[in-house]
Amino acid sequence: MKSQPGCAPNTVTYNSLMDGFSKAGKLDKSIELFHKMKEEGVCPNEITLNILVDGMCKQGRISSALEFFNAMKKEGLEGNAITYTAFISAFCNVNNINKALELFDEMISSDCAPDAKVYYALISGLCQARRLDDACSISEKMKSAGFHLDAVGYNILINGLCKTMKLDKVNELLKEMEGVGVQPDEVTYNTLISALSKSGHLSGADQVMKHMTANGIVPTAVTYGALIHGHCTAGDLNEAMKIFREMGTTSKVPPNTVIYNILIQSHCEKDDVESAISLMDEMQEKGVFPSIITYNTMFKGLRERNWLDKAFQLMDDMIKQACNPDYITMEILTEWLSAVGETERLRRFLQGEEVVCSL
DNA sequence: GAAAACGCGT
Repeated sequence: MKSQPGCAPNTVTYNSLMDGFSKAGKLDKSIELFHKMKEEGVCPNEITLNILVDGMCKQGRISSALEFFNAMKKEGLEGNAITYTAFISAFCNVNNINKALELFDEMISSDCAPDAKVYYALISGLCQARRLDDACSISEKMKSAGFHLDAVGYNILINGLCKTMKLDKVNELLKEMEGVGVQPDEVTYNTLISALSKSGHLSGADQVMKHMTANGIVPTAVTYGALIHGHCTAGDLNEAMKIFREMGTTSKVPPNTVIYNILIQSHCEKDDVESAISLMDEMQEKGVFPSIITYNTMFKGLRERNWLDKAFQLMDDMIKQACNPDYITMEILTEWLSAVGETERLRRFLQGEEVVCSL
């Protein structure tokens, strides 16, 4: 391109390349290109700024991003709602909600008009941090600014309110949705069913499921998972298994990994590790892949029984299936296997070697 | 012509 007359790369060229490199995880390359464009006299614009700020924020380099933002301000590049969205999401993700709120205020006071996306980023962060009063007040501000919440926005708030047991407010929002013509969707119903199930209101959960079907929304594995989990929590494993068997046959919704995990956990907690093992065999026969959570749940159950040979077998399965241990696996196995003098096998496991044959 | 956001089950 550079060798062609009249074809010199411009700001758009550089921006496209920089965004590509950032998204491919090569932020350094992207920053290098930024310096190169300046050397060549190609002017960075607001989009250049946002590409780099977003890239840095997503790599967890928030303070570098802030430094860069401030440096650009001095050169006359102000930043817009997109810039602030990147910062607000990043700070929410590291649980620094106050900094996110601070930036939101800074945006308003610097006469930068917020758009719907920046509101959503903040509302989601506040809900995640269980600051529901703040989340609701931001959503009110959003509405007074002329935006209306979509179903996803309502779902975020409803979920947060369910988790903090502000159920009056949940009803209020459901009525509001109806009033403004935003239809509850699958996630709305699943959220309600999950909340009711978890708090032991199983008949309420059933009712919501009837409403859901009546409104033409087909229950999915998530819906059944919420119900099954509720019955497990209530200690009624029989009913949970009944729903589990019916979902696959009557409703034709095949159980997935999460549902098997819920049931495996519940059986382990009832000290019925044998049934947990059969469930795990069953899932594999049906082509449902165990996840790291399946393995961790099994290891916890097996440890209670000090059932070492089965654990070694599962460790080998993990290696074969390329299912990587996480910090929870490490915690369980390190504690258990050191206590029984099997650290050599743990070492082999972490090296990705099979452990059963090394008896 | 190039940039951003939000939800349910283990």
